[in-house]
Amino acid sequence: MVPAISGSAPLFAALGDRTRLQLVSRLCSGGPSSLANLSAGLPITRQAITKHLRAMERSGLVHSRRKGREMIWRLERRRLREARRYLEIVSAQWDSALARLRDFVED
Amino acid sequence: MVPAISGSAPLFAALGDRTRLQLVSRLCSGGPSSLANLSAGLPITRQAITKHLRAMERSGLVHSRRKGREMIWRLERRRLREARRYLEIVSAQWDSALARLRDFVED
DNA sequence: GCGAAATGCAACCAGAAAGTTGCCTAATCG
DNA sequence: CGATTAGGCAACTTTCTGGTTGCATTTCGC
Repeated sequence: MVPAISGSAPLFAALGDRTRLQLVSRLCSGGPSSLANLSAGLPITRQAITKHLRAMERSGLVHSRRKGREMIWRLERRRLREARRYLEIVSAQWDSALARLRDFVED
Repeated sequence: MVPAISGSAPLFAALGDRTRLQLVSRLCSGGPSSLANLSAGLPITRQAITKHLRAMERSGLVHSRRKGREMIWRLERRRLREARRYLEIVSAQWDSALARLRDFVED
């Protein structure tokens, strides 16, 4: 009954890395940004950042657009909402009286 | 601005696997359950399930308790709420007028 | 007490992932 | 035009991960 298991796993996987969460944070608070901009300050190479961004792109979490010689990346709000919704549903279900009853019974 | 990056990554990583999401689903809708019970029906070995559960336990997503000869696992609601909250904050921040402004400016 | 059930532990394996280095291409700005 | 800046591609290393098999241990039911 919990929804869309198959589709949600890659999305959470995309969030499940410290560096990628930092990128999400930057993209979130700073808006769309170029690769050079994103990799500035982070302790790893630009190529590694590219790999992370492409991985996130494959899971739909982020989107890229060429602009001249630079690559602009931005967060994909829709996908983020999906992840949030998944957790909301799981939480809600867990919070239900039925779950609590079974918890008690099987204890 | 976005909170608790360091702590959130392992949590999302724990959710970022199809099998583990299935376990979350089972634990969520069925309440606490034994290892044998959880591994029944899944196409992988019991040992693999154990590894997944222990991984989830390390990230605080799940909790185990011995009961006679069986091991009872249950979801940790608190941790699930944390993940949800993280996404809510990121989403909210992204949705803010400031983010949209920067989106426009840097476009 | 004995057999079956539920689990733990350790070694092992293949493939994915995170990161690097080296070099190449395409815009941009003096 | 020439130098610089932004980025792409490919090969390679190391470590992590998901999964396996084999065997030992504890506990339950009869």
